[in-house]
Amino acid sequence: MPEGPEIRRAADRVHRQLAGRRLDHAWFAFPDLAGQAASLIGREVTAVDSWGKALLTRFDDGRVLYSHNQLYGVWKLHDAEREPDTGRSLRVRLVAEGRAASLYSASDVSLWDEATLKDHPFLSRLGPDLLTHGVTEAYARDRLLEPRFRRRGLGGLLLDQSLFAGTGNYLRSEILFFAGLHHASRPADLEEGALGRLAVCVLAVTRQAYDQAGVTNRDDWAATDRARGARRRHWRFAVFERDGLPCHACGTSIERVTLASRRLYLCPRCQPAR
DNA sequence: GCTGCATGATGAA
DNA sequence: TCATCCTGCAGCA
Repeated sequence: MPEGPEIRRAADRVHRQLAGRRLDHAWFAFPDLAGQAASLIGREVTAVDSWGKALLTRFDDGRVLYSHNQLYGVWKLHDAEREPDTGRSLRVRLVAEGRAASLYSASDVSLWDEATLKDHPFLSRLGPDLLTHGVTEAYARDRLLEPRFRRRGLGGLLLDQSLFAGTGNYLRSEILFFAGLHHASRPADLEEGALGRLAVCVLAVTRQAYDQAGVTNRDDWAATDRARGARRRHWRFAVFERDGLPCHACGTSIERVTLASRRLYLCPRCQPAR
């Protein structure tokens, strides 16, 4: 569940499972954390939130459990006495008043004090979270025009977590498609209308992915694809992983290119270069 | 069983 | 920009 919207949804679920409850069990697969598990017993989980692709579990003594799922991590909720049947490797288990949340496969987990969290090597470089930091279209537009961002190609820029935290590889393709922009365009080159459209789409596509569990395709287009019997991966997105299929807007064949070592999908007609 | 790829991120060059 | 690591899994013998 890699990109910001999925992590936010995971944080919501873990929050509902644990928040307001006191831990009666904690377990970590990481040697440097194992010794601290006992000190969390009896602590109340105050909130579980996310910042970009990082998930933060907060305790009432000011400590914060940082976890990053990278490509593989997954949180499972379950009753304390019922072991989930996954073939995955357990990395974190938190149990509060009989309710458990288990993190599998993730390898980047650490425990911090709230005061030192700002020094975290990853968090300290993140830009604002598109879902939780109150980013407005006007602010997003202004941020894209900041000197450190304005002359960079959008394809690379949208993956840079210091611009906006949470956008990942599928959001990059989807945002650029809905904004009608080519990945080589730079914020500084865009006319005001295009820049505004980009700011709107950065927010709207990310929020839709959150609201609709990762679906970024337009509702009616997705419905059309579903009616044709398309698999989820082909109706979930407007362009991502749809190379060779016709663009919903113009019928042109969707193309796949590699940019910044990641795959990027685009409609060559709706997103012309320059 | 093996290979390659993946919604991520880093560090060396 | 590329190789590398993290881990799981789809696709193919």
